[in-house]
Amino acid sequence: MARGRKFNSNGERSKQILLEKAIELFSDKGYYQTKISDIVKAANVTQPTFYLYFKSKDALYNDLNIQFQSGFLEALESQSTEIVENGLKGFVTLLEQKLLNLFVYITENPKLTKIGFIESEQSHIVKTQLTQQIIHLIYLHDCDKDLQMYSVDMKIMIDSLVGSMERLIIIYLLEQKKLPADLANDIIQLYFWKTKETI
Amino acid sequence: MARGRKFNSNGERSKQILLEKAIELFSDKGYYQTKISDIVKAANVTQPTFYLYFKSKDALYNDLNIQFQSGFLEALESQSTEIVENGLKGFVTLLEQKLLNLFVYITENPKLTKIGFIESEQSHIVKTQLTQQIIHLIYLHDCDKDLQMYSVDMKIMIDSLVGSMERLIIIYLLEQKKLPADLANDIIQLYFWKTKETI
Amino acid sequence: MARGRKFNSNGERSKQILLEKAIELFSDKGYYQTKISDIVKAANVTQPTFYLYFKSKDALYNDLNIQFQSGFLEALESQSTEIVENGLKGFVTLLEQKLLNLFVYITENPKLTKIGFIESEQSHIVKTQLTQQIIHLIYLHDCDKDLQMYSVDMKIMIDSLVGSMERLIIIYLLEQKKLPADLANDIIQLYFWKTKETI
Amino acid sequence: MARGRKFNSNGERSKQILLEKAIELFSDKGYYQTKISDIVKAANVTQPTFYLYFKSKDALYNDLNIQFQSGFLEALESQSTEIVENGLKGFVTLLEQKLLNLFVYITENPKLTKIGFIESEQSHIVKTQLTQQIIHLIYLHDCDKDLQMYSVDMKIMIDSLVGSMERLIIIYLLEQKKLPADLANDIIQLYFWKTKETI
DNA sequence: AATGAATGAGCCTTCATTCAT
DNA sequence: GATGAATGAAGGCTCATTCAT
Repeated sequence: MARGRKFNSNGERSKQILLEKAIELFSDKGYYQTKISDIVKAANVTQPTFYLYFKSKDALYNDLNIQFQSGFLEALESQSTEIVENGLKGFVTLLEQKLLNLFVYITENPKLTKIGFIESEQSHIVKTQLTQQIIHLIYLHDCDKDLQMYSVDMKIMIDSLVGSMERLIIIYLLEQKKLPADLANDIIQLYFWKTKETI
Repeated sequence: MARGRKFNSNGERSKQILLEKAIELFSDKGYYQTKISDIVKAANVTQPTFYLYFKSKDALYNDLNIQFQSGFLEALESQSTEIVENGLKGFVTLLEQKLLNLFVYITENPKLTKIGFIESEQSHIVKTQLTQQIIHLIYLHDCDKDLQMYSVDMKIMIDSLVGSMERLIIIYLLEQKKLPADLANDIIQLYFWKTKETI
Repeated sequence: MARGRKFNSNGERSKQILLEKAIELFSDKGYYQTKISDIVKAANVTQPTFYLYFKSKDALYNDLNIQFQSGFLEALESQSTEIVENGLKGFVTLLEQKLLNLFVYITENPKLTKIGFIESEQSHIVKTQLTQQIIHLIYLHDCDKDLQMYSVDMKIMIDSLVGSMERLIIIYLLEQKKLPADLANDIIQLYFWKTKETI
Repeated sequence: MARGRKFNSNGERSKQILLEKAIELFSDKGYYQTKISDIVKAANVTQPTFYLYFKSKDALYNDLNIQFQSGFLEALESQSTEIVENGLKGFVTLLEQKLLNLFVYITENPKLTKIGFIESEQSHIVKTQLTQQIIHLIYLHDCDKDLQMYSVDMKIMIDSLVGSMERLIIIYLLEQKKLPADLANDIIQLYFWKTKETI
């Protein structure tokens, strides 16, 4: 019977809680198995309140993806202030740095990552972009020819790398089984091992 | 008004068409976005006919997963008749053979693979099993120590390999952009490159 | 694939089995919870065979009611060959005889009775008719005034008697807990006790 | 097109109307022939509104049974404040009182009674309980031996009484053909006539 | 006489979304 | 800012019944 604004309520706070619960539920149960009723129940508000802050279920999910993507890109692009060497070594060093940044971000946002990097439709795009960024990096360091010793096409190699990253993220990072730095190092070892050794 | 049997109807055929359309739709649109009404429309039968052959939408999806899994496992286990060498080289040779079989199966069943290896809940289990099988193979060939030169834990290496496989399958095999043999070779090159060269 | 007439099949036999299974199922589970698929499964024939012998589920149910009713009425009307006395005593003696006949029939057809006397829509009519028959009997024996000592309206008394019969049939006859003769006697005792004693 | 809340809508009222219409329809047409669409049509709401207040059709039906049973039991147990005599006379007096209470309740809730006492599966239990309560009453008044003059087993006598009650309720009470007090008196007369007279 | 195969019609239920307060 | 109450639009599934063989 009692309607209207809740005692002690606050708009931004409600939205924040809704977002948090949505991330948790979408991540744990997936988009289709998460009902809006679940989210609002978890956030302890009513359904119309949900629509006060989000246009639709789909829009919210999209928001979360955008949120993930911007964090992800930011982590990827955050320039390390150190001077970057050129050549393969410079590339590998920078890549490890970037992987580290990425993995830190992921470790700090595992549920959001599950949504934006693993489960959502848009995750395909993110992974494609990641691939392209890495390839871009290779060209920037002018070391595409150095990679020919791998005897497979560079594109395939990077696709492979990205696939490998995805799985290792799922198994080790989202489950908190490895530290970001360790995993970044492992991946670099795996893919650029000979490099490190010989140089 | 006209009820009952169609002119040239045949049970097995109807079931077959339903299966094919289901694979196509589940693969293209995903489980939740594929309605039974879509499937039966595509198969040109009515909804009750669907339930003549499948217990429920869920049961059908599960059937498809089982079907994929058994084909997948069969491909993985099909023994090549050649004598298998021991040691790393033997392992790598056999692994390439198995990847080839797998990739042939996948190329022949791209949509089913998308369902059973990429999209479904059960795909996690399949990938875990694949990982374990490869590790098992390593021990069988008694070459786990040979892999220590990779300077990363073997488990991580194989996890990485499986992740890589998944992504390359999506990009190159499901899209028919590469031949099974070529992709198998590429992966072997990527992960066991030094081996090949030095031996 | 093999269609057409079953080896050793026989029309009347199929119909008989269907009837038996239908009685059993309708009686045990009720009209709505008994599916035609249940009946034909129990009878080990296919659904179209059912429609070979019965126009519809409803028609079959109605047939069973008719069958019950005719057996019931026959039992009720079967004239005992003994000469019937007039007056209350004659009435009571005859009523007991009739109850006995009825109860024998019911004991021999418990499942059909459950359908036709307890569960079906038509059972109301049967009970009303039973009531009227008994009242008719009273007038025939010209003993309606004798019953005024009961200090309740005769109609109510007979309604009560019929209700009592129904419940005792359910509890004692359908469950085979009492013999027809015993139950008939009990009921007579209960309702015409004083009579018996004083006359 | 117009969704959302109605002008003068009120939750409790909607639920109440739904309950009333459900009682009416279940009572008139039976469980299986009453569709949820019928109920909501009668209540002038849409189907989802139904599920706002009831978990399922079955759950609602069960609720109605519970509602009937508790009213029924309450009526049966409501202690008359008068001092109760011991012996047969006390028992008969109390029983009549209780029948009266019961019949008043039934007269006030004829449709609910039809559901809970006549049609539903659970009605069997209710009648069994009623029988046991009456038998309990007999023992309480220590007059089981007094009833041996009836020359039939007491259990059968009470079963008969309950059957009689059921039928008389259907014919006279649900159809509003008799007043509660009159029917209670009639039944007492019928079953304990001699008692009344001789004492 | 009997069957394999199929269907029309409908029922229960769920879910995202929206009004009126 | 927030809610109680309600709804449009499906979706999965079942069942009696019928056709062609």
